[in-house]
Amino acid sequence: MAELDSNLSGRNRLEAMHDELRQRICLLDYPPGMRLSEVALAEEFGTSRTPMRRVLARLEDEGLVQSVHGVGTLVTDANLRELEQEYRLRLELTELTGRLDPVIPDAAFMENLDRLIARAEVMITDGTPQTFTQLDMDVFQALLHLTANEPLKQVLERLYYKTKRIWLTAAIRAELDLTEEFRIFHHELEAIRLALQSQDMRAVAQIQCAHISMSFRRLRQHND
Amino acid sequence: MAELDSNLSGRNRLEAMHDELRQRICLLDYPPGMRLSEVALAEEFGTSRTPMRRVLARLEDEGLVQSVHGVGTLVTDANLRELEQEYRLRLELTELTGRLDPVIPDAAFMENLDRLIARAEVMITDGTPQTFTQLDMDVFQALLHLTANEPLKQVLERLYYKTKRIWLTAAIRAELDLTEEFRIFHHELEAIRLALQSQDMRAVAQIQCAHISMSFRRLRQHND
DNA sequence: TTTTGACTTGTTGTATACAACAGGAAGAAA
DNA sequence: TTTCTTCCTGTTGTATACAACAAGTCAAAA
Repeated sequence: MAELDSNLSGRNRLEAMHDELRQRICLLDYPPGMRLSEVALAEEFGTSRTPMRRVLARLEDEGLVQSVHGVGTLVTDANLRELEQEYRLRLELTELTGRLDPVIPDAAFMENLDRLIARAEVMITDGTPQTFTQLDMDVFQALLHLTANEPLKQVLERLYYKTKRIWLTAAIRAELDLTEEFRIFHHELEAIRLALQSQDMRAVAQIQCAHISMSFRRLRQHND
Repeated sequence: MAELDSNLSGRNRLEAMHDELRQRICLLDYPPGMRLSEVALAEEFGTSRTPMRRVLARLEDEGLVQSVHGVGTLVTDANLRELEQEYRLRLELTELTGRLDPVIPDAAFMENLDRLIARAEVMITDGTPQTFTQLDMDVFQALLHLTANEPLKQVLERLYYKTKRIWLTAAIRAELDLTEEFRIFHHELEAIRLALQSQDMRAVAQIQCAHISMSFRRLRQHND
């Protein structure tokens, strides 16, 4: 459970609650259409409805849930058209990370990346949708450090979490070959490491773009 | 006063309160550093603190205010570095409006644009910072309809309101020649009309980009 | 005069009671 | 059986009392 947050105070506590709920939604712990209860969540996190509503309100602004009076707080579902718009925007913004305030990674970053790549390699044989999503989120958070443009990072983060879970549900429904997806993901990380070693941040961004684009294309092929 | 909203129900009421407060902040009715009171605002809008806090929370997520426990809700101020990052991102996103889901304007749009241009012409002689900002906001809202990419519109809107008021305060402090700014703005609108008539949406976006870039450059020149 | 401390006031953060609302269940009437 | 009405339950939205906190004020002590 998420009772560890009790030592956090004020804003950080709400932030932790927000991140936890967002993660549950993206891991499909709370699948699209599921009805959440403010009271139940408040009790679980050891607080009252008021702060929980503050968190849910933010998730609603981010488009992950939708509160309906008298009914409940529903995890949103997305149509393919909306997803496509978000994907295309994400593509362009990802390309921007290579041009707007790029950050040359330090040694600690590269070590962390190596650990992530190792996890990806293991995943090819022992991966599940959940562990894959968890790794994908960790990789995303790591690569986000490659730009110093704060507003860009915020927007990219919003878009990422908004699109990722929908991709996953659609990928499962369309019966995509997940092992193949894991292999491609691992290959992408290797390519990114190579580009990082030559400190070509533009190339790093373009590799990500290519994979985002191809990933969405594969998804759409299987959904038609 | 904003008591007209009483016929609106539910979400639309909160939306109206949000837009009203955002406008006051951008018109410098509430200048950076000003302390707002939840109770006073709630009374003015004829509601209680709870819905007002919902609105202020969203404004805080958008970076326009910041609530501090025991002190108050402060209208945020911005440093030039933060402003520059936001400006550069806005520039790229504006360029995107010409490529991502561009919308060919209809007759009603062009008539509206003509009215806006007429207002801009009047402004050259009788403009004030307030009326200029109001017109600038109206123009922005109108031009936002030229793309159909919803997430792009949302992000652009956030960035616009975050940067506009800071530009205005800095422009006033740096004693920019506002009459000259009005003239340039009018010229920009004429150029946009021309591009729209040939339905070259890419050009429309690039004209906006050029003026955003030059506007920020003029500002920085005077601040050094 | 300066400093320290308690106090007062005003603010945001939290908890909770109540209002408003939606939807299903149960029963009666057709 | 079908349909309509009524009630019940659970939910989100609102109002409000109280807790937590910050900062200024004022007086007393050094």
